[in-house]
Amino acid sequence: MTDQRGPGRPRSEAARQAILNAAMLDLDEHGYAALTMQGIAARAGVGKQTVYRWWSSKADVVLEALIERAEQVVVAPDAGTLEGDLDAFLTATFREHGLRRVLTGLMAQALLDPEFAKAFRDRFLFSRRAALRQILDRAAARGEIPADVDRELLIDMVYGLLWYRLMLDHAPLGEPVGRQLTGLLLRAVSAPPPGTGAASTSPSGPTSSRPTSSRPTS
Amino acid sequence: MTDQRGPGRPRSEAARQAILNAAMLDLDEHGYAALTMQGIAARAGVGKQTVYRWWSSKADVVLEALIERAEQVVVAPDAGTLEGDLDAFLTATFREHGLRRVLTGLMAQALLDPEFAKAFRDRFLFSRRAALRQILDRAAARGEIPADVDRELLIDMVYGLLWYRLMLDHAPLGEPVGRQLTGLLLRAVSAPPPGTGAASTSPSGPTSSRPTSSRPTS
Amino acid sequence: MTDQRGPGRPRSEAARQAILNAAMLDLDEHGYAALTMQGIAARAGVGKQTVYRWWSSKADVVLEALIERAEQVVVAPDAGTLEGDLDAFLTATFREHGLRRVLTGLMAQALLDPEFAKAFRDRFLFSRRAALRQILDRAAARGEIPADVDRELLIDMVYGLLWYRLMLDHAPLGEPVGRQLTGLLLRAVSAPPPGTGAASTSPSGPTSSRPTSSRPTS
Amino acid sequence: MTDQRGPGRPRSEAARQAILNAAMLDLDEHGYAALTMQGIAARAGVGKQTVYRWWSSKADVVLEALIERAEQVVVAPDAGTLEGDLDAFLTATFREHGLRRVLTGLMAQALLDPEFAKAFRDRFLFSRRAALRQILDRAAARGEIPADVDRELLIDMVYGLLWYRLMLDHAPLGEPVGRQLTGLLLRAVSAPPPGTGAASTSPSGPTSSRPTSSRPTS
DNA sequence: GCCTAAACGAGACGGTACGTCAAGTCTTCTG
DNA sequence: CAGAAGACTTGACGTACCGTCTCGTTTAGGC
Repeated sequence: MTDQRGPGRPRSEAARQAILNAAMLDLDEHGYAALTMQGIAARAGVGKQTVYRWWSSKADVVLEALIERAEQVVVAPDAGTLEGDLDAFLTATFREHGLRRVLTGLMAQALLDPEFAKAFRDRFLFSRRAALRQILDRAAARGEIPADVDRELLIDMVYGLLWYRLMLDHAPLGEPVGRQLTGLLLRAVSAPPPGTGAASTSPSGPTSSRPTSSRPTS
Repeated sequence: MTDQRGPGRPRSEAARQAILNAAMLDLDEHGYAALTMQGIAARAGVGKQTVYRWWSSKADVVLEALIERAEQVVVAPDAGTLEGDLDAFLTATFREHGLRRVLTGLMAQALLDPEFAKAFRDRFLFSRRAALRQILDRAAARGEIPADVDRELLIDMVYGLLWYRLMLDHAPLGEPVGRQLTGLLLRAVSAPPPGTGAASTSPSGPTSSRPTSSRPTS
Repeated sequence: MTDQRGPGRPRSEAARQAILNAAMLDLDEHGYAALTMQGIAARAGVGKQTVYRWWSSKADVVLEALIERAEQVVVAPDAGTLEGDLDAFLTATFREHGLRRVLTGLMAQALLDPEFAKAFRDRFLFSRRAALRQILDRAAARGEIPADVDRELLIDMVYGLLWYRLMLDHAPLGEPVGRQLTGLLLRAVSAPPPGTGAASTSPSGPTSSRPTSSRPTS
Repeated sequence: MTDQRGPGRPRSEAARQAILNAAMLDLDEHGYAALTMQGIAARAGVGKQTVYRWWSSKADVVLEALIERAEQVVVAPDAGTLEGDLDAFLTATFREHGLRRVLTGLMAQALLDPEFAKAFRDRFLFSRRAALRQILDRAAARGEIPADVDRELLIDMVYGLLWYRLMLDHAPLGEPVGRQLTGLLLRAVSAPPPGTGAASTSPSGPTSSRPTSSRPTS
């Protein structure tokens, strides 16, 4: 529980910070694709081996830098109502944060390297989902969300939208979007099924024609 | 305007097909990250220059192969009701298609290379959105969707969910998900605002406490 | 001139032996080229600094190990006749000794590093020459070798042969070779000049055609 | 049997020469130990890969450069007498040639790398021995050398002396040494056994005391 | 019985060169 | 003249040791 320093030269915190910093600066200036381990080491004024000793790829360096810099607690606000919580959380989440380059770079890496994908999910993505899940769980406990609503699906829709716009950069992100989304979600989970009954949210869905001939992909 | 064959040896369609094919095979066997221009050329039994003459990166090759192979028309079903159309489209869209490797590889490339990102959006992604937009527009014309609903947001939520699960691979994709989504969206667009009025979907949002202290990111 | 032990922890003889030993073992197992200071330290169970504190290169370590292990006195036998002395000395010298790897490794180092070359000559090579020189000097004093014979040349021929075969490993080394060499040398130093007179050993040499056009190298 | 040029870009002779040249220059200026593949490539204005494509180590480069530059035919002079041939050959061989750095560097490499040692022996060293062997064989055919003299031993003594002095650099090399050596060898092969009989050159050697206690090494 | 001082183990540090890989360009020959 | 073959320059990759440096620990005198 203590420092637990054994023998040997202790790790240099200065070097560590220099590396994380150099990585972030290079990334901001030239983008993730142009980032290299050599470049990071050079800019940090550090031996290449010192980078490789602690991280095995540029993605690892950037992930650690991101986590350390974005290390504000992800709190789940508790306003007592689903509407209040959702609005607070989503407007905060969708606020522009200038981390697009970092995030999309890491996602690209995750898509290319399954090993890193796991680390990215576990150390970053999933920890963000927890707060939203907590909000929805509380609302469900209060009866604000029907029990048959798939809350994981809701979470994925929120983060799906966020990431989709982050990646494509074709439409705005920001507080207004968060607020819009709040409204949409509230109606989706609270309203009675539109037409006849509750059938359409059941796994069987509408029995109407399912045209297998149309095959839109992605 | 068609053939337009000038002087010189015509382009070899055989080589073109061999290249696209070799790319897809290598991609299936070893993944997008391991794909190389050298490898494609070698496997296609073609000089490297022949690949570079027509495509400028492995992403371009794969994108063309994808478009050519997935070149079924993305039809917008027209069942006459929003529910029918949505269900048909979404179940078809979310059907598993085994193209995850191709799609995530291309997305990774798009995230790393803005130039390619543009091509990817224009030649692939946006053409898929058109069908869904058509469905929603028709429903709006019929009055099934209130005019103040941001239909682009709906589209992004659908494709956001799809891509998010494609990329993270942490939750299922498939027809049932498409059906669930149909239900959720129908309620979201058709229901009256949950509580008092329509206020919450307005850009102003709830006036209640907006806790600036909580700063969830992404 | 004494122990001269000041304050401070005394040098660990155990560590010294462990290092020399580890060096010899690694050298036997993997050869001189694969020997590294880190490897020696690791195998000896010793900090790298402890090796560097006392030796400045792997060659120094090995040289010291060699000297310490081959520290039998190099006696110049005194049988009273050149033939007896030479035979005794050369058969002993050419006896196979399994130190080829050590010796050739050190020689390689000496060829690459002039600094080490000096140490190698002074601390090892030249001390071996002394015994042979003593034998030849005694024989010269007894008149068994003409005064005009360059005894340094003889010594170099003996050790040259030894090292040449050590290094090239293309022809045998061993007692029989030593004995052959004895015979050859005896005849070379005792016989009257072959043809006309003693001229050919003089610095002027044969006056016959010296074809400067033929230029064999090494 | 000649050009045998298939398709593909032909090897650049300019690059080849630039590399060999750069290697020799660097070697002359900073010595073999300081020579590196990167340095050669840089100095030759050539990619590292171009060096590695054709040679697998700096030793290979230098060996080829040496062979190409020292590619004068090693002629065995034929003066009709052993004395004439030997004198011509040895004075030529021992003439100073300023290749000491190259030769000792290559020898060092050969001592460290058995693979290279083979190439060095076969492509360089042994081709030099052939001329001397021819001289000795002719003399033997003429009866100038007794049949029981081990001519390989004589060759090794000559080259042993040469290399020993090349490596240790403690005594002169040059024409006078070649001439001295001629005299010495002539007497060694032509003279009758010094003392009583021919016994001492037989493989059994003198039966007198063989002092196993004295163990000079190398 | 502390105090000073050096050697010890451990191991992180800034570097250099390694040998490999793929990129994208060029040069030649073949069909 | 398109296409194959393949040599070219370039530059990042990840590895191995280098020799130096800081640690905390150990082992001796010296006061």
